[in-house]
Amino acid sequence: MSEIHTIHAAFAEKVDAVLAALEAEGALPAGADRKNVTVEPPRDPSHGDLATNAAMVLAKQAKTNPRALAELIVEKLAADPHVTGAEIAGPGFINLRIADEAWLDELRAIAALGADYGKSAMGAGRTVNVEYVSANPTGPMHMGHCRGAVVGDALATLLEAAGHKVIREYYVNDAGGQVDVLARSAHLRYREALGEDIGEIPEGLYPGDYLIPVGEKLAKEYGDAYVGKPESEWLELFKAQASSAMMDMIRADLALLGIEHDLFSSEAALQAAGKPEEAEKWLREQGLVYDGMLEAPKGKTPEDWEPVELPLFRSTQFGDDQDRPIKKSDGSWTYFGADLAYHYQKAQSADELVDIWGADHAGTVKRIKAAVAAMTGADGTPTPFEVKLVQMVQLLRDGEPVKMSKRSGTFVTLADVVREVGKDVVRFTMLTRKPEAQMDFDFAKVVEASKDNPVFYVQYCHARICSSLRKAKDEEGFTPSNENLDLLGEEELDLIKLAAQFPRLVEAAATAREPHRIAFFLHDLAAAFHGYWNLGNDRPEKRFIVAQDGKLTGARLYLAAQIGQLVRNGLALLGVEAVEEM
RNA sequence: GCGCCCGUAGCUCAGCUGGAUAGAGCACCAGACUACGAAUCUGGGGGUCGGGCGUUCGAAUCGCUCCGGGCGCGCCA
Repeated sequence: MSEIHTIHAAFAEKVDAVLAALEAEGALPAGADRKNVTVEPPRDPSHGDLATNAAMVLAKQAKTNPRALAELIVEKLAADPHVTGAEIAGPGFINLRIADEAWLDELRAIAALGADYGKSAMGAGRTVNVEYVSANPTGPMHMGHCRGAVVGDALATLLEAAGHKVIREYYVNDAGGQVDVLARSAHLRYREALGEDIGEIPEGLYPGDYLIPVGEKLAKEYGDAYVGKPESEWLELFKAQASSAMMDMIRADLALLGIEHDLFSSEAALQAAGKPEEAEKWLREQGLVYDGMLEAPKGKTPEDWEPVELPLFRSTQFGDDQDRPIKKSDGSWTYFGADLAYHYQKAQSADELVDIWGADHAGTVKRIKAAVAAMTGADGTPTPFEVKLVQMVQLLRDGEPVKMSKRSGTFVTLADVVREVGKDVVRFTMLTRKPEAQMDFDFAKVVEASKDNPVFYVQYCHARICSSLRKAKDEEGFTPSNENLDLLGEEELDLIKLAAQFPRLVEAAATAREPHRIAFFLHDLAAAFHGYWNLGNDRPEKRFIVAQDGKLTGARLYLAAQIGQLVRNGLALLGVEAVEEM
């Protein structure tokens, strides 16, 4: 990471240094808790460039009133040559005005750092495992998987930008009953490929056409060796072959969205390696797994309900409303039982774990969090683990819900949608909503090139910048220059001040695990740029290219180039193309 | 019956982990192209932040409670 200090970080440190000095002087109690002290731009820019709540937060600890404490802080801050104004306002805010030169330095920092501007060392030395998508290997990706895929991928990129080492992981559920169904469905297609008339696909098997090539491949490879043979002879083989084929398909679908995982972990392999047994042993020693009876489900009791003794995990100790079985009565592992072991394994190679799950799995969050806390806390400190729930996406076409049915095979595939509206639109749209809120995805609105569509708005900003840089160079011979930045005026500085928020935004978004904040920032930045651009409509002297004034033009182009760089950096975090022409 | 998520302008949504007078886009109204790219911009109307109580210097944000919507509540995955 570079030595260049971005302006927000620099001032946060300056405020901190002042507080430390006050502590040394005895004006603040030793070891005062400064956690809640913030230094950030005030919502209303007329208040100044930066504001800190330090006096309000610390007044109580200092046993004084906020304004009195604020005066002590202001006195020290005002001595800084970059501070041109320091005022106490309202209940005890300290509003700072920063010298123009400091902002111009920030512009130079963007140029110097280029694609690295906005990156942070916040997470240095920490490895985060982000598990996302993890769709069952039983068919192509459909739109239900899309949001989690995009959110997880953008989050992974964001965490990397914030300095973490990131492992992008996909958990392949290739061990459960649905993979048996897949294998039987593939077997049917295999017989079909060998010339048999299989008729209608029976209820309970996957009807999708995507299994036809799988059957053909199996037929080519094994001939009729498994026709008319008992399931026990071919089930394992067909499971492995079919799920591997499905994973190839899924990888191809993800590639359409620009998503590539570092690691695919197989549930079947995990079980074959005896990991769940190890986990069970450990948990039994801790008294967290015991053999017991499940209570009958609350609400409607299933007709075939019978009490059976099973190994249960004490998730009630962690706020779950029922202890959960880790094995089925036939002795095989439940999904949860294997998932425990899987998370334990993940925790061995990462300092923090993040899972991105669909909201339909919300009911299982408590038990897995409990299990991870118990298993990884052997040394006293559990591996930090959080589950981000991504809410459902309602697909609409002209305002009408698109019907999806797995049974009939009429679900909307991710590949179809990407083909129809494009990767950038899909990704950006999925990131313009916080993930825990439900969203609609309307084809009609989303392909509309402009109105209602922030992707094009942001990309247009970038294209405009590229266009003016090209034009300036080709037609007038002007290129960006930082030699006369003092010619930039108030409007230009406002743009820089907004841009300068990017580094702290990246850190905040990474901390909150909220990549959508980047998307909203880019929209704001584009709006500010477009607004500035249009000043030139009425006032030609505010244009980027002022033919009579090479110095001013050079400075303006420099500004434009750095805004363009920033847009590229932001879009890169989202995995969206920064186009140069539209 | 229980758990999780959501409720902010007519519509779709932000709101920087508790800050100052709650913001965008769409829609509506009025304006700006002989023009560095108008896929843009400027101005205007529009709000009891679902309701109530509480926590404190300060609440859209935190807690409790009710109302409304969504997703789940199996030895499924």
